[in-house]
Amino acid sequence: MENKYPHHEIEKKWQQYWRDTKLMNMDEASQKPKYYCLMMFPYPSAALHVGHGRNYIIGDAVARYMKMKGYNVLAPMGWDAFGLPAENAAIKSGIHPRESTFNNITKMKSQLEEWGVLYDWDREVTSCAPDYYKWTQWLFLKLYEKGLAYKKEAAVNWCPDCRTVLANEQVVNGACERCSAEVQQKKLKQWFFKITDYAQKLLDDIQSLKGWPQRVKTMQANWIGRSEGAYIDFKVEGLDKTLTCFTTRPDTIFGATYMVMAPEHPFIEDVLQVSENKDEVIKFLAKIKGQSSFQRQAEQVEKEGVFSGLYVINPVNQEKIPLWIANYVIYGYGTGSVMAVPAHDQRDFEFAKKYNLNIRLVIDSPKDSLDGSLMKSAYEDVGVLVNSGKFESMPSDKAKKAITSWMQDKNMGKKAITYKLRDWLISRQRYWGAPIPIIYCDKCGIVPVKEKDLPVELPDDIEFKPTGVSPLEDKKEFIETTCPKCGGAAKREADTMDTFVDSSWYYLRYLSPGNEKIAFDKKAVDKWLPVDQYIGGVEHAILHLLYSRFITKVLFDIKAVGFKEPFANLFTQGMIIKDGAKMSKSKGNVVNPDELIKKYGADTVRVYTLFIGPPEKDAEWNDRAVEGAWRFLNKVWRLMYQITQGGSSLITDETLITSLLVKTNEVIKKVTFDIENSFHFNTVISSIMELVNSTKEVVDKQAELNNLKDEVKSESSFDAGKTLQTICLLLSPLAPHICEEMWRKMGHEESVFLYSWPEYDKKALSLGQVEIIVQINGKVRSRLNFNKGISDEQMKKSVLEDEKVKNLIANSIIKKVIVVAGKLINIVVS
RNA sequence: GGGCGAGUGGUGGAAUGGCAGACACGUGGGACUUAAAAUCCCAUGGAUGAAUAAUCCGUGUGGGUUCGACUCCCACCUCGCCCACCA
Repeated sequence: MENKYPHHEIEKKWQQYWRDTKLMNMDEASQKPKYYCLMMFPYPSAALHVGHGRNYIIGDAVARYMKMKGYNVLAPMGWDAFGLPAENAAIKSGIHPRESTFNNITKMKSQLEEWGVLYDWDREVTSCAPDYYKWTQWLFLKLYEKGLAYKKEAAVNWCPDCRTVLANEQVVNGACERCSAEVQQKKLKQWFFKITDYAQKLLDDIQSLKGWPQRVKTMQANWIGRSEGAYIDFKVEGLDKTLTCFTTRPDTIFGATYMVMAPEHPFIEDVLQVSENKDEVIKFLAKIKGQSSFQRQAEQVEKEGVFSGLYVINPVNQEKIPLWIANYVIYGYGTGSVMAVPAHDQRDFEFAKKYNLNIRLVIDSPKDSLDGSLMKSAYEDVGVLVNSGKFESMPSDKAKKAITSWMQDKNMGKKAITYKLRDWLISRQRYWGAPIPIIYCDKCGIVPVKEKDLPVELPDDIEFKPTGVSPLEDKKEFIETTCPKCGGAAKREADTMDTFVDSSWYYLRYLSPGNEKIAFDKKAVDKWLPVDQYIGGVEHAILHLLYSRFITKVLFDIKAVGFKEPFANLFTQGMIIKDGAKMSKSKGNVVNPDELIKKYGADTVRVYTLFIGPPEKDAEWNDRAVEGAWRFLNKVWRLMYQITQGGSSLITDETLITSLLVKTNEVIKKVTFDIENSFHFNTVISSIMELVNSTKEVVDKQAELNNLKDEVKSESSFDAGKTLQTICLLLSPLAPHICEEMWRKMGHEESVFLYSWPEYDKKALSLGQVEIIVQINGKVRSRLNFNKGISDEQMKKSVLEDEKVKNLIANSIIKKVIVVAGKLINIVVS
């Protein structure tokens, strides 16, 4: 008997076998029900650490489990291969992004293999390959045709020293992460996708996502940020101009004592022409410009503003109120100008206090009556209207509607719905991305590349040193082209697409990998989607998932797909923490799986990773605890030898047979439930551990009995080898290599993954005895054993007749007896 | 400031409103061994106690609902994550 299982030999052998037999490849011809198990495809940055591993190990366990449950499983994998890090590395080291990316892919692929994580590699997609980004460009053209792609000016983070555009994550405390120069805002004409057209649909359909975690749905809803209110028009005094503001509190309109607009508001041009206070305004604007939008949004910035010198007229009471410009108003939400009601909005209140602006109470608290001059903070709750003309003493929630429709009638304003969701800026002034398929012609203007001319290929030979423009801009051979319309000289768009565009549709491409005619086959995607189980990190809860939902809805509207939502079920696994921080290379706390696999084998790493805690929660990695998983697998391995070769597999003792049968079936039931219900592999493993422990106990005890008596006479017998097979099947999705090996050693010709998942036997569960807890007034006082299936009445009777229980009750009066079937009896006495 | 989570032994964690601490890690003790590793066995929330007797306390804090609360309700405290001056 071998003491330690030889993981080195076993793992390589079975990985090779699974690869050769294409175990996890989807079968197009199969009649079995489909199961699309999708893991978020990774960015090929560098070597994977055990934190990444959690995602793939969970996914692999699910895929293998579903296969054994009789599904035709599709488990593909690919690479989100465009992006900034590879380009930054190129700037630093001179290695071409293509080279470093494909090196990383090779490395990561072999790591996945070593983990025993199986995919249908025949369907691999790589987003930086021309045969993939051709169709990302095709998607752009489709959005362009539908009027969902448009160009407008937008600010970017600009580092004046590096002369380059920075992503938000490259800006640290308002400074460039590389050279620490202060980041500026620079305006560029950029491409957007009109996701705001789908804001309401994206919000409405959240409720159809039954298999998504509630918190992700809430995050999406908050991100879309619908609010109902009204647009209200204020005439500017002395000018033939109107300023419109958005408010969610039209009930407070009579309390508007000033108006305030964002420093970026275009009306400021007018202000500068006519204002008597224009010097102050200019001074203020200069000061605000010094604060980047990054600074303005970080932390609590002191509210600052300036009087514009102009007044506007409150339409409901013709009151003349001052117009201010302040840093706390965001241009880009609502209309960029706000009616300020200091009595009922905390921000307005603080601002009014600072600049001595009027505070007028218009909503009185129903509890105690308020006084505007004495208030210490704004009253933002509901209440009853005061100082509000004909709406006096109306409840504020009712007044919201009443005032809005009254204003609508009088042409002062109208009902309005706004969203926080902004259009999706997809232009990147970068090289390593899919080129935007657009051509600029002096005669014809903006002309999309013809579909037949796709892909617009990225040139290989590129200078990476930052020059202030997209590296493609300097590449004459790329930029200079001819107009698809008139054939004249024209220029290509030099920007590339946000990598979120690449990842917004990759799950469709898996159904038609390598197809040169179409992006994806409608029949195939309609059969296989929505994805049955999507697994990934919660960090993608908003952007990636929202963009994918948006693109799916657009594709549905152009009849390219027949479903409205891409992912039916979503599982977001928790992060792996080490030394109190998320595992990451920059923090230097990564645990390298290669060494662990070398020492203990992939199955040990898998079992420990799954055992560490509930998969949706963050978990602290503990190197020492890995040993526990290793010991467990060796225990199973030794148990196999004990049963198959020790000659002690036949259980003849009646009690032992019953206890083993009951335990086995209980564990099958629990393991199946925990996987189906919640992917709680941590309790799955602990249950299997219990089964292994009790099987060993039973086998040992039987051996003892056999030693006592020379001849064992028994009516019935049970082969412990059957339980061992069950253990092997239950454990195989989690620790596939060792189970495959044991399965074959037990005499099976075919892979364990071609066998069916065990079903539990209801009859077996009702065998034997059950311990009943006896409580008196809710406190545990005794335990008694009964045969399973005893009636509540009978059990109650026996308990009350029990000597110990009688003594405990003594002279007290029994008021009530509560019986919980198969569990407990509570005797309430006084 | 808003939203979402989470608080249980020395540690990770377990518990459809029904035995709190399963299963592991760690620690202590023992067996085997010349010794070690490996393996196996025992103990392991706290207090009183000679005790494997018995009793009491114990799931962040304070209330409540209930025969019975880690679990449900209310208020609060602490920590984590995401968003953040959204009118």
